Amino acid sequence: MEEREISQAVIRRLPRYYRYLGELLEHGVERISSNDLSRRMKVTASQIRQDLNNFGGFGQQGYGYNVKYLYTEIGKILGLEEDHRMIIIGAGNLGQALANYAAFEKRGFILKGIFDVNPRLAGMTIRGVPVRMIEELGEFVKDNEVEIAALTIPKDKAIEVAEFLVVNGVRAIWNFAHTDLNLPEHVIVENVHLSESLMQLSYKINRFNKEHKK
Amino acid sequence: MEEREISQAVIRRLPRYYRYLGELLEHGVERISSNDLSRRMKVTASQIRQDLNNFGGFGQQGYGYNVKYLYTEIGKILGLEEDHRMIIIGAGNLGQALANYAAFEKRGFILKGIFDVNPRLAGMTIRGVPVRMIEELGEFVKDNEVEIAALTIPKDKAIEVAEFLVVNGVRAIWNFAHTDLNLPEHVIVENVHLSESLMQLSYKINRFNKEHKK
DNA sequence: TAGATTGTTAATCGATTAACAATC
DNA sequence: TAGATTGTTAATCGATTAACAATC
Repeated sequence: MEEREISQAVIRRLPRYYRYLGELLEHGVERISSNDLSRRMKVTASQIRQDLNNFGGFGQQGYGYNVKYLYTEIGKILGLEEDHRMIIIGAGNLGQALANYAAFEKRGFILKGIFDVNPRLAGMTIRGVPVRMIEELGEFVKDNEVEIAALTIPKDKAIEVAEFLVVNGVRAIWNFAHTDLNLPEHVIVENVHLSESLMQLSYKINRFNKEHKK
Repeated sequence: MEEREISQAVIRRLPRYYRYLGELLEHGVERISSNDLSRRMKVTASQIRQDLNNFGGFGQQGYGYNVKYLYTEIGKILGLEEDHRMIIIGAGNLGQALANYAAFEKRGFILKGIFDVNPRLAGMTIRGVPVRMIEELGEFVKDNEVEIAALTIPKDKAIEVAEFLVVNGVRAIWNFAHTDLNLPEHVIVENVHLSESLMQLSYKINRFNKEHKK
């Protein structure tokens, strides 16, 4: 059977479907049509049906989609049924923010450790997880079969740490450092470049100003 | 003259060009060809030239692009030449992380205030900026002509606060809350949905696992 | 001048939208 | 059954890549 490659655009939309379906579920909505959902989400109904049919026929003609079922299925597609062992490197504000975000845990992202170079943070605990010194990193990653590492450290450090992590078996990097990580093909990298996000915002302000010849 | 609308895809790439050019500049590189840049950035040279030509002819045949000039021009396009008055709402870890990110300031994003509901944070200062109580928000925003507000508060609060900000003249919202903000057309919203980013990562791990029939 | 590289047009590719037969 | 709505094919639109004449 032919493997159809899922486009990046579709992947980006999946978590948003998941979020809307979760909210519908919370509000006790049992079923929803692509048309109804399209109005709420401000995308076309056609796109919703196309997106979902990349993964299977989750709906029923004349009925629509069962919210609970679709929510669960998208959860499976997103890999939220399995647990993911995760660490955070960099116990600064951003690292702490991630560590404190309890909702990750209920989606299966298990925080196994937090690491930092600053010896003054040694012994500190965030949500019950101790901050460890970076020297322990290699061994810890291997012993705990860490799958995901979030990097909230400066860019120069990030590159070498990422390579070190990969050597020690980490499969995926959630990269908050302001740099690209050029890692081997099989390593999954998800970038969160906050400064670039802010520049996109600023671009839009700037363009708006020009269009309204301020 | 016809106004060509710039696609979202191009806007997303601009800050990355800016980052690479900044690094080249730091390394004393004077000029670069689209071909050379394409190899470094792992995009096609054709795309680089197309993207840039949306905004003007910044290069020279037979020479390439002057790094410093192009860097400056992209900075202008991104609106980094003007100052942007900004506030942060929510002085938790994430809000503090943003406040502490000093590099924003050098790009023209001036942090005017930080707000929170928690009275225990009153009087606290982050990088010289005092944390204010949310009650002062409306007046402060008007008095200081705040342009951008970063929202690092829970989703239920975020929706109402965003509307309140817009009423008081805020032009753009940098939204970290896990919800969409349905604001008037003219308001610029830039979403940073960390949980969705993590789910995209998890999707890719999941797909990899399936493809390698683990 | 000859060589290099842009700016730009044309070709290709992929994603979105529209339409509708299938079917619950 | 009649009405509703999906799954899916076809049409359209837009973005990316290729090609090359213009020109530094």
